[in-house]
Amino acid sequence: MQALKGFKDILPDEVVIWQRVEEKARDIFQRFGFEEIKVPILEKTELFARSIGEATDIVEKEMYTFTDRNGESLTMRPEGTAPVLRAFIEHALHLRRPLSRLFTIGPMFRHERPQKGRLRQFHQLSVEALGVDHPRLDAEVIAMAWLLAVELELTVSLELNSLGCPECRPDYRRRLVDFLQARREQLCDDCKRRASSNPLRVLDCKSANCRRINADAPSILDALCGPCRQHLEAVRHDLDALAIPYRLNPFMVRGLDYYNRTTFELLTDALGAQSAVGAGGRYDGLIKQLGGQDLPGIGFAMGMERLVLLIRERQKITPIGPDLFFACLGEPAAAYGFNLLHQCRRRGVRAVMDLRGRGLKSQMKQADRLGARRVLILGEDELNQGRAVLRDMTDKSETNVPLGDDPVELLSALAGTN
RNA sequence: GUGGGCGUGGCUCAGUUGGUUAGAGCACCGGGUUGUGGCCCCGGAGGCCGGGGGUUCAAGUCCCCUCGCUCACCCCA
Repeated sequence: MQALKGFKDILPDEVVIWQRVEEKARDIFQRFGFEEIKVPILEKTELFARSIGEATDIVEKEMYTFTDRNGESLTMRPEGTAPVLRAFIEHALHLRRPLSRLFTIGPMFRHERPQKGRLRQFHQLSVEALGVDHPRLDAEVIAMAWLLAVELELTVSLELNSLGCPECRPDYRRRLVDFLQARREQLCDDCKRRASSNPLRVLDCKSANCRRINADAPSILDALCGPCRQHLEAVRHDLDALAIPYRLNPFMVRGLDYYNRTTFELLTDALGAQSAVGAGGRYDGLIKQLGGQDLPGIGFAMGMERLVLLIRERQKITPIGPDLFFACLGEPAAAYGFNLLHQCRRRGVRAVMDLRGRGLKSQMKQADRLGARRVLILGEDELNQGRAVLRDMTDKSETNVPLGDDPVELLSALAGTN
């Protein structure tokens, strides 16, 4: 038996890195006033079809969808925004605060061919700020994503674009389609298909030839309506004011239909074909589309696996060993030690002991391998004399500590040298 | 869905033009030290060589099929 294709076990050594990333993310998000929300992994299929877009690859061929016993179509969430918005609407969170700042961390599911930095079950940090359409919010959210990357010491670059709004995008789209139709024969096969299915996609084609053609394509930035243009300028102004470096990329496209106006990506060149470690944008209109009030929103997602890969490339993480290892010799000492062990744990000490009655040498070796800071040696002699040997594994020093039902002196000895 | 690369102890990998009991390092266990770890030395355990079929006196090695992993395309975090 083995795990499904694209589904991975995360072993203890790696979990250490995950914990570091999650801890840092929670820390930063909370600094920005964001609150954690936990939402279900399973939702009605309709939720994703209506939010992500019926015609997207995700909805068309990547979702884990099945029919429940009562005949209802359910889907394992392929992204985090839709469930959070559903919860936001269902619990009328907009009535509690003018601006809801929410984030969630958890697994997402997409039936794709796995490759480096891409899995069928993957994990995202998903962030949403709902209820305010001020461009400063865009800058704030981008600044938060940027700060997380900075504090995780990742080398990433930020790209920014605007996709316009329902006022100006259709117009631009028409112009782009005209442009592409006129050059259809010169495009690569993929782009010929994209030209009709999703013309904006042609813009970020990697083929050198297509890029050459695209250089002359009409730019979305020239096609923005007045309000969209002002919005983008305001976001840029605030990013400049915060000294956050970015590159304006009019060719950047998002894969989900709900985005409008501001979109952005955090990019790396260290993950092979997967360059985006985080991406997001504004989705005004989506909340209404899902049956809520007409409230604006902006959010982003970061890929946990990709963050972890980037950190693992850079630094060796050593797992935290126990504070104290109990080396007991003989059953009476082991029985006594077991009780003492529990007392230590009750007082917050990370402590373990070998249960197999092995020799001292073997137990010392175990303690060393586990990275234990100290070893308490407890044999017949110590039991009789009412004191045990506390050995410091780093400097090899040993001290005698008195035993007792309430091991205060042992604990203070532990705390004293910490 | 399409294409390339790779499958040998827990992990990372050797294995010659097919040729006797398939090796190393790390990890694990025991000993060298009657109750003291790391370094060193000695020993031990652990392998349907991914699976099936074929060629051959003989297959880890060659051929076919299959499964898995991986990287890339598509698409995306």
